[in-house]
Amino acid sequence: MFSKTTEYAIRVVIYLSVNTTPSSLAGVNEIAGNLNFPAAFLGKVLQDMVKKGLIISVKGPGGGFYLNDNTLSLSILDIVELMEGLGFLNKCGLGINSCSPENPCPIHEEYKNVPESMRKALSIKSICDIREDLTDGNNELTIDF
Amino acid sequence: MFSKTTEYAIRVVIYLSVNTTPSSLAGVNEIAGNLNFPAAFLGKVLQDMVKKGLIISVKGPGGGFYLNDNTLSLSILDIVELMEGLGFLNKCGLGINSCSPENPCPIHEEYKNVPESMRKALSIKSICDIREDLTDGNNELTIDF
DNA sequence: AAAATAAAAGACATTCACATCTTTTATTAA
DNA sequence: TTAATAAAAGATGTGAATGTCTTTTATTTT
Ligand code: FES
Ligand code: FES
Repeated sequence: MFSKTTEYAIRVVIYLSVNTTPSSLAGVNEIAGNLNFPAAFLGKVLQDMVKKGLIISVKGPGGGFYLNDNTLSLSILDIVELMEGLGFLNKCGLGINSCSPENPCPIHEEYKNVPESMRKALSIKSICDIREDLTDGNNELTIDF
Repeated sequence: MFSKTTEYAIRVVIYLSVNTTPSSLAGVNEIAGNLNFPAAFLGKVLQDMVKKGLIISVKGPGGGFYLNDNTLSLSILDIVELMEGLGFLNKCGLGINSCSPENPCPIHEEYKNVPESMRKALSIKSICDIREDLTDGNNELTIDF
């Protein structure tokens, strides 16, 4: 659904929310190791995320990355929007570029609730909420973030 | 959401359902022209569709393609399944390869109804139904299929 | 200051979906 | 039976996303 860049960004945000503080950072190699991402490419994504204000970087020995405070209040959808935009919510179900009521494809009506449910699924929780889910441990989440 | 190949296949099926009969065919160039697809590439897709039994080809002068009878009873979802499989219904919303209850990601629960609504949107109508919608003209479909 | 560390930046490589071009084969019409 | 037509098949090209490698810059520790 999303580009690798966006996917990595989402999972990095969640990882950093759980595993770092402004005084306890995570380096590229640690993140790449734990999330099983290609380290060199992840470096690029992290730079991008710094530019976009999602995370903060510290150079030099002991350096690394941690989450920008503001990022905690964002939803996954907000992160997707920052990384690659929300065009995916306007895609026609049959691949015709612009889904619109004026030019409906044969399944336009039936398809309407797909982007709707996507938007909901991606925006109902904040990163903060997700961090709580993961740290509280009173759920069944098992994947390493 | 789908590959170009699958997208082209879907729209070709709809086009042929409306515009051809076993005695009135459509050639690659006609289809490509009307649907605004690259003709040479479409040729490859059409070959694939013939192999998969979706359409029937006739060589030589006056030749071209028409819809296999069986195809009329299929849904869009059936066509997607034939062309590229139904893996997209099992993709995790965060991009982790296998969405499963055993290994739920942080938005696993919220994401559940997304593939559900996709499946419904893509399977509720048969190609036959869609052809009726388009030929009856008692709807507002405006895109050329 | 010098050495070590780690991110930033730039250049380069790979891959795959997508697309094009050319040649071959089958069919029809004259 | 020759010429024309159109699909089938094979070879080749392209671009964007993804991934790697090397050099530079900033920071910290000694
Ligand atoms: S035009 Fe196809 S889903 Fe709206
Ligand atoms: S594991 Fe992510 S949606 Fe199911």
